[in-house]
Amino acid sequence: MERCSFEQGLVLEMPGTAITKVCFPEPGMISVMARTPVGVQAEVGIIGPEGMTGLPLLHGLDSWPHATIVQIPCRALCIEATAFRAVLAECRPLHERLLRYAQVFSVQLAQGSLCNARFTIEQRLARWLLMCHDRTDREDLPLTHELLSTMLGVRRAGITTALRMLNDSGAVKSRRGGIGIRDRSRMLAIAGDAYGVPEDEYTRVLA
Amino acid sequence: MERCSFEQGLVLEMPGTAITKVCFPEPGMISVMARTPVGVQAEVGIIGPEGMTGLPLLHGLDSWPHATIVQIPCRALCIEATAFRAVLAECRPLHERLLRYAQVFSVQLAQGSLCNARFTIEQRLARWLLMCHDRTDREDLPLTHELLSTMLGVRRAGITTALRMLNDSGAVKSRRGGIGIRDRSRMLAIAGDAYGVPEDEYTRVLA
DNA sequence: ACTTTAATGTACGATAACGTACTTATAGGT
DNA sequence: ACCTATAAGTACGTTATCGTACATTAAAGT
Repeated sequence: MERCSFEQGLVLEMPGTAITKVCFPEPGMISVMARTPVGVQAEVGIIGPEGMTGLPLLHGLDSWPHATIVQIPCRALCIEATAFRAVLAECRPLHERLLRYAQVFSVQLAQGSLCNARFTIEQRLARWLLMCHDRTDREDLPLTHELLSTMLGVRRAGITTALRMLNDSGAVKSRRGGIGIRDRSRMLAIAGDAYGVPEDEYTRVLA
Repeated sequence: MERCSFEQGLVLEMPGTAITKVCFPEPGMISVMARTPVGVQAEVGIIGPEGMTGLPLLHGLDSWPHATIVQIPCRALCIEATAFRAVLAECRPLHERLLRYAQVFSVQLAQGSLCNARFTIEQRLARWLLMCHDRTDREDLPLTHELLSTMLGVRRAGITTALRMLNDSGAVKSRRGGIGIRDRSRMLAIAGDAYGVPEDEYTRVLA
């Protein structure tokens, strides 16, 4: 496996395009975006050091209709798709462990769906920042409101407003182009039930 | 495998509880519900004759944090979890095929998430009814507004209103406790981009 | 036929989020 | 030190959806 460096914005996977590389990120964040044929899009999943890109390969497929994009720059251990397939076939325990991760990811998708249906932008933003915080080792997450708005599928102005509330409550400290989690317990309180289920599933299944 | 009959409301799987039975439905519909510890809930996935319950078993696990509930009565071919695990271990091609279905399901989760973030209740309802229609052989789907409201995670009154619009446009005909798709192409037009991606993925991967 | 219950229709003020536009501030290059 | 581009703050009218409540209707049992 080769160690790579990924900049923000790098596209690792494209809808309907064969995946050539599987990556196991070090601290940082990669996001999975769903979109419709017409281009309506939103982030549906987050991948960090707890997981991997190239999930379709675990299911015996070489693509899916999502895009995978680096959100917070990170290094990663990468392996060619063909080599990865070979390893999977040889090492059953590895395949089994990674399949367990696939379930954790799918629980994350499901809970994200629930959040989009039932929670406010502020709660969803808190959830998102917490998940991001879990996966990086930075003080400051390099994120613009614009970026967050595409992730959550809401207006840019909506992010500004929600973020100001998080700021006022002392949960985060946001600078231009960056956000720092200040008080994690307060964030947890704000996110409430929106955060936690996939995390518990991860612990149950992989720890 | 044993053929079973499932009534509406039957709970096949409960959050965090070991799954004892895997079911391959005949025409009808089973839904997967996500919920938070506090009880906020919504449907995140739909299972019909194209798929199966007991997805965690495919990933080497015996439970997940979702509930699986029969929505439209159906028959199904069922097999004990232990027997199913044995078959999976013996028959690699079967496991591989079912894993491909697991990916289709997970694409469905992702698109559902996107829909909840970006589409109106009317569109989401149209999508849901279409997906339901795909999986049953009935003229009339036995669904109350109350039920639909828990599925979509919206007000019961919101369903009534959205449904009246579908009615007025001639897309559906709704009776007390039942809804019939009248004009599928009109439904497709209303659902727009909300419907289709997981269906295409199914075709690509399993047909 | 009458009663009961569940399902549906409808209303109304409140709130969350939208689309859009314009202003202000900050970082980075010259 | 000054420009300039990008990021962020803010405003305003509009729309979707909410919470809640109440009235109406259809099926099901006696």
